[in-house]
Amino acid sequence: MRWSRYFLYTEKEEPAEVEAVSHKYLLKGGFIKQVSAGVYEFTPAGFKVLRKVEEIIRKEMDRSGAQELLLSVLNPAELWKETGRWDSYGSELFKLKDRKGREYCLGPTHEEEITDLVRRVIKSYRQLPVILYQIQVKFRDEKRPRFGLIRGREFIMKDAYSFDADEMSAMLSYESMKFAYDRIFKKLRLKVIIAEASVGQIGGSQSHEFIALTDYGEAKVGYCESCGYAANAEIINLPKPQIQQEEEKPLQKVSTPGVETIKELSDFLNVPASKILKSVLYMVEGKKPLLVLIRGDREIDENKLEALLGTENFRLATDEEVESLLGTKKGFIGIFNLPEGVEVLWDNSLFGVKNLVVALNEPDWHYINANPERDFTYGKFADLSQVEEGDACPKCQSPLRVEKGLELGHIFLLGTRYSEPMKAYFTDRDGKEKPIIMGCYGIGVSRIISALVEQYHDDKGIKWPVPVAPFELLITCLNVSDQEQAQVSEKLYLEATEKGIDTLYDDREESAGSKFADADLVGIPYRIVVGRKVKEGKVEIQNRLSGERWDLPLEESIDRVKELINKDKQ
RNA sequence: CGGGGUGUAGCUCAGGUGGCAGAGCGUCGGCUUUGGGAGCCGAAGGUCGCAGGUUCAAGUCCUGCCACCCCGACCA
Repeated sequence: MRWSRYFLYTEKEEPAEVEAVSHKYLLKGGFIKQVSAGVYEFTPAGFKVLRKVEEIIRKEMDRSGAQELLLSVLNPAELWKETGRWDSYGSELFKLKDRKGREYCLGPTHEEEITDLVRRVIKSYRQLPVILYQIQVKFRDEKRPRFGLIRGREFIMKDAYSFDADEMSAMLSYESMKFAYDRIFKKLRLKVIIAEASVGQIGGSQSHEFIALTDYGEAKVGYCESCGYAANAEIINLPKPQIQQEEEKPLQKVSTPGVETIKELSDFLNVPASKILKSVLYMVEGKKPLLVLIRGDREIDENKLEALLGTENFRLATDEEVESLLGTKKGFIGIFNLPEGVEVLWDNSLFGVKNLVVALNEPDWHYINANPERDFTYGKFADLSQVEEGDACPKCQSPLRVEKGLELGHIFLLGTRYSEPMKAYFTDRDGKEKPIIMGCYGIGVSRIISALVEQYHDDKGIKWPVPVAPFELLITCLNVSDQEQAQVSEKLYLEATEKGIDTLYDDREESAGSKFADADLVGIPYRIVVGRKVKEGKVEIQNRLSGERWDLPLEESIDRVKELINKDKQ
């Protein structure tokens, strides 16, 4: 492809209002164009990357025995009402009506559609197991789309569904998908952690997430470098610590005027935050107000709280509610003088802490050196703390690493969550009707492109790995008005194309500096620079990923590049 | 959904106290240049987010709306 005719236009200025590196370079490099919040178009170069990613996924899915199909995007409401998700999926569903008033949604995921298709076809255990998948656009009216392709309202997803006759067979399907996913991410050259995940409201017995470690991640993953354990931080259990061995000092009431935050209190009293009792009041829908107590240096994990309460309908109490319920201000909530009708939960982190600083529900005063048994009694304990770097691994007790990442894949063993309400039954060997056991397996295809840029870039631009690069080779002719350079470039371009190298030929009438800048930004892995040295019969080869450059006789250059590309593809 | 911010040329932005719509980059024409976003000359390019209001006069002041970005809670 000649760049002078190619529909790829880079930006010289940094895109405004853009935070994530991947978002910035994809826009600046001309790979995507924004249409509205969370909606993007792919230019030819962006689309080539998308295609290459899809092909890698497709190959591995096919290899695992899954069969590709294509479901509809416009989905009738009736199916979604069968599973109850027409309402429970909430305002994230894009809903619409046809001219006759019949209701539809734009598919955000396809459990309903696939289950409907399968129940109309599968009647016997002889037809099972089967795994079906598609690569297709999905629509979710996200509350907060952001970071370009990382979270869009319209995005490309690979979704697969397994159908089995029994639990054991379903487990095998699940494992085969997990294995395929592992291969897919390796082929994509992405560093990914396979983490145990919450099954959440979807239910089922098993779930894993495939998380790429990136600066702009939205998932928090804890992993252990010594035993290999990894899990989404929200499901990592933190047990009660040992009782602290420390001399109990006398309880004392001290004046702390206007000291409201843990940080201020810690500075004011010269006491570490870990010796302060933090109290947070929640209002839970349909239940008593809930006071959560946690060590001052830790944060509450509201996902854990949600799991414990069994509802997501809770929120922090407002200043007015704290005032009317406890008669105090935020910052002075404590365990003393608590009124009736307030539920109390102790986080495990507080167990056995001696000489605590505790507020007493009276503005501007705290107790210091409060001790369990002597000054107060414990209530019900639970694990509600966010996992932090250095917490003990639940498997081997080594210190955990905690990092942010991007959830690129998520697999679930669903069980009969959809087959049961939708009556997707088959007749088993014993002649009885049973619901099909299902699993579902998603990969955020367009999100993968962002993850790749997050993991492969420098301060000049993108460094695409060969298997997903928009082109494998860029031939840069530094001065197209120089006859010799132009002729050599043309010749090399033809040779490269003949030898099957996916080549972009920069034949634009631009200055050398501007061509180099574009080349670094667009990030094609190999570059042949045709410049002054053609007079000596030489061209320069550059490797974008490693930064290496070296001169070669021009007759050898294409074969050499071909070798390097083939090596990178393995 | 709560909190914060921004909307002016294709892009990045400037336009105190109301008074002729601006710059740099990009684009087009011409000349010169060609190993790290070149130089000179000339030109085109605007619903100042939208609607209403105040005023002799609104990019600027007031009201309402819309869009987009960022921080938090949820999802691939």
